[in-house]
Amino acid sequence: MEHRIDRIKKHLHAQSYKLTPQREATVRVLLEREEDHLSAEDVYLLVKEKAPEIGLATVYRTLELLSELKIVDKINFGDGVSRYDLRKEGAAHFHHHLVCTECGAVEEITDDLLEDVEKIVETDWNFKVKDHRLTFHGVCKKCQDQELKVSS
Amino acid sequence: MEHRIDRIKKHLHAQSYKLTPQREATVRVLLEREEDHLSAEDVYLLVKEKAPEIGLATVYRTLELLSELKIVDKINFGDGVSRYDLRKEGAAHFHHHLVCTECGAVEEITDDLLEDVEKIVETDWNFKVKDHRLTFHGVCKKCQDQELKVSS
DNA sequence: TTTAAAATAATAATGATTATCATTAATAAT
DNA sequence: ATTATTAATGATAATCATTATTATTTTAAA
Repeated sequence: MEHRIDRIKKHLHAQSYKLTPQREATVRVLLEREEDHLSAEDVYLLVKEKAPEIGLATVYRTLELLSELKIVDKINFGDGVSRYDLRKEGAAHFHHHLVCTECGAVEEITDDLLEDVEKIVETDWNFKVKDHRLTFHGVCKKCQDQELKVSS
Repeated sequence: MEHRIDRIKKHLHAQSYKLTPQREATVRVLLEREEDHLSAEDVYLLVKEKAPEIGLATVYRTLELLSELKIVDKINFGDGVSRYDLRKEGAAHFHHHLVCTECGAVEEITDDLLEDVEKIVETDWNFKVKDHRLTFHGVCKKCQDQELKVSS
């Protein structure tokens, strides 16, 4: 945890940004709640518990900054709110999501499933891929079982 | 064009919805401007040219309806606006996008690049895939050439 | 025709995000 | 150390996309 924060600090410094207390508090919340797909408001409320004087605008600014530096990924599940996930350390790319259309549950896939596809895009479309986002919509295991139960 | 509208009409009727003049005007705009990634506001202004009495809320409702029936795809490029694309007729899935981070251009890929990946998701994650969205962020051909010119 | 349901236009309300601005903290220059 | 400069912040107002409301109109059914 502390090491991770140190590295993020360096990452910020390299771009001549500082790791202010507010920013650090925000990063800590993201670290504690990894993969929780927190909205800016969620983050704000959690940071407020530790540092009550922080403002919502600062949280937005911090998330935007971290997003530009690719420390967090800004995701959109189409519910009108942006959500923020700490990017796995060393991960070159965004992780993928499985969104269940029945119960709304979101699963993560960190495996790189797109290596081959990316190659195709680079060669066939002359497009230099920097990042990608992949989301599957469908029915999760739990809801599939539910359906079976209901219909039997 | 007319045939397509007929089929959409039937599609609506099958779900006991009507193809009202407002809805038809909206569909026509989407047909004329296929692949243009229009926002609700864009669609509204274009429909207004043909049918000036239409209200913005109706456009939103229509787009939402068409989206539920999978006649249009609701996309989000992270710029705070939802965009609407007519789904290619017979296309079982969403088409993919290449978004250039330099110039903002959006290219379309209609090929199904994810057949193999979907199989993996279905078997390894027990997730019944219904749809997917895949977007690549990177640098398009044009901007790559630009960079070469600048650096030389 | 009468009645009920669906759809609409106009507009108010909402809610997420961004902009503004006065204040404070950090850093650099003297 | 003191001052000047810049960056960052908190509070809050403004913006803007979207949704809800409501009175009215259209459509379909009885």
